[in-house]
Amino acid sequence: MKLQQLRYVWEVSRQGLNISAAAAALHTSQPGISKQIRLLEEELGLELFTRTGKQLAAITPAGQRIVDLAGHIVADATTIKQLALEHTDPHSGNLSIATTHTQARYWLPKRIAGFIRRYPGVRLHMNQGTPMQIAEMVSMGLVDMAIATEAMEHFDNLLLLPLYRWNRSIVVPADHPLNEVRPLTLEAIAEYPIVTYVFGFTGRFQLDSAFAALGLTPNVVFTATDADVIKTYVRLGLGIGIVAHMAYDPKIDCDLCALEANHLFDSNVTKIGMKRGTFMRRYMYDLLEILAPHLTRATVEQAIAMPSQAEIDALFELDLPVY
Amino acid sequence: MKLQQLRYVWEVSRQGLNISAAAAALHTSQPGISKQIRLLEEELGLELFTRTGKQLAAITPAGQRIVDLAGHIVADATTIKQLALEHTDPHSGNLSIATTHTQARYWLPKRIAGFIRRYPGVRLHMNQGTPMQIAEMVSMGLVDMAIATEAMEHFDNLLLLPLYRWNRSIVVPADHPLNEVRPLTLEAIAEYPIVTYVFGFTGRFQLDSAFAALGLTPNVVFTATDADVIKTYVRLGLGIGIVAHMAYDPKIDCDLCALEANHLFDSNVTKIGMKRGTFMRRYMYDLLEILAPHLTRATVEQAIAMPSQAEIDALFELDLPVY
DNA sequence: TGTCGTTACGCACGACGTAATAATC
DNA sequence: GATTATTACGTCGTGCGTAACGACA
Repeated sequence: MKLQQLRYVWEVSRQGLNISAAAAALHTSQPGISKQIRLLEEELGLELFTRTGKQLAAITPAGQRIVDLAGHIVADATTIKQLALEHTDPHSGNLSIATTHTQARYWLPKRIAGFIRRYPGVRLHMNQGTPMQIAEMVSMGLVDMAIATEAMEHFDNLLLLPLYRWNRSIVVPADHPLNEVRPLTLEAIAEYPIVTYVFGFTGRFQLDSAFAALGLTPNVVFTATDADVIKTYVRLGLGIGIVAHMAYDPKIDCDLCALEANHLFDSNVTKIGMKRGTFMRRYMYDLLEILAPHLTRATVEQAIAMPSQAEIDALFELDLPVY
Repeated sequence: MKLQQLRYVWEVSRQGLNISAAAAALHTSQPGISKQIRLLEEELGLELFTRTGKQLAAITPAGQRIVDLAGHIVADATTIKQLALEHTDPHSGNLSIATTHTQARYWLPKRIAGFIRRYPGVRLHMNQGTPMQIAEMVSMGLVDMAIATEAMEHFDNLLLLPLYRWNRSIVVPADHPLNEVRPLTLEAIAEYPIVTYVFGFTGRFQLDSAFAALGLTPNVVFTATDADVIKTYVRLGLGIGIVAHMAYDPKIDCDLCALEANHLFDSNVTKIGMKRGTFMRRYMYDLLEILAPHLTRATVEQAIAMPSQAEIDALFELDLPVY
């Protein structure tokens, strides 16, 4: 039994039983993987995969358990490599972050800039996607970290650290009648056509809930996955926009007015998710602290030791910045 | 990084930083291990061991973490092998059991005989030692199972399953005056010189506690690690014996009388201990059920899922046979 | 016909054992 | 002097890539 054989088996399983794809992912040849898997099967005396003709069809029950163990071994082996890298050169390495448009466009830039300044030797890779996509990516270990407000809580192998709490703003053209309504109410808002996020993005769920609680049915005429598109259509006069507060920039969006709506909608908490059990480089701890001052190395390690997500949320509850 | 290199590092660490010993244990050559460890250190870019001249002196901090991870990997790899063996031939394999004299001599024989009859293909290896020794052995993975009444609860990586509850008997020559005392009291016992187990063996602690609770100081004139020696000295008239009840055999010990002492001393529970997280072969489950009918595969798997020892004890509390 | 897995073959690397050397107790 | 780690060296095994072949949709 060789470490590579286990890597091969693991990767083939990960690639949906496709040896060619596994070979490409591992930068080696198809026949090599094919051969090594057969050798492993021969050594163990059982078939890991059932084959229909020459195609891999399924994983055998015993094979599944072995593949899972191989996954553990591969994970531990990469942890060893990471640990060694950390020791030899704490200031260089790789870091991949998956995040949503809202984060990448409004909240992250200046913080990422700070990180790059501090760690010029770390090769940073940012990856944009839907909340569900990025949650899957970090859960499967394709990226190191994921930053989002939604979807990540559905993956129980993730460690979720709350970053900040945020509210919504109503965005309207400067001459819009809603500018005069004080105080702003949901009833007043429901009078107008609405442009906002699609479901599953940037707290859309809380938005619908708030209207539903009052028995109102908002007239949502256009939905988008990001605030830039929403603001564009607000400018066209299609309707009023409801966006995350931080998506309104007083300088760039000077032709629009942002009306605070903290009292109308529940606030949301954006979190950063990492796969539990993976080794954390020093620059990762430092990035966390750059992103949110309450995420010091000490508190993060405290959170890692906690078994339940509720405990972690409680730990940071009072320290969360609000935007 | 090779699986063997990790095995080497792990074994060298286990052998107290002695490469020669590790080479012997792994049936390979000294230079091979030496070279491979250097190669691994080179690949990782750090020293796993600090060397004074040519001697291995200590494990570096980073090295310790890597050695621990190597241990995990080696354990997972052996689990894979076990799993494959189980699949190809559930009826053959190895099984090593460490136990104390009391168990090996009185309680185990007929049960072990039953196991051998059921699984003639399993190479069984029995290992006798003090409770502390066998607890260490199973904790370090040198044996698969340990059976004892003492010491195992101090190792928190062990899964302990209660086997049975037992009481003590007072063993005296047939013509001894204690035979006439009804009911038997600790005060009456304390009148005579006592021969019993040394501390740390076969419930000696409970024995001392019972006397101490009444403010009595028993006159222990001889202590041994097993009942055979104790009975021998009782026959010589050195004193009265206090032994585990099952150590009295009416046929063989017909020249002695056993007086029940259930009401005088707390009972003890003998347990079987296995290292948590290791793969269990089918014949291991079957052995458990042969040893104690309440340890069915279902209840054992239930116990494995339990995080705390107290829960496990409670699970079997009512089903324990008493000897 | 295109995609995918297996077989065949050859090269080159590297793991391991033996023997010799050096260092430590 | 006994034990122990490292260096040197030769050999065998084997991992892997290229090329050709066979199956499946």
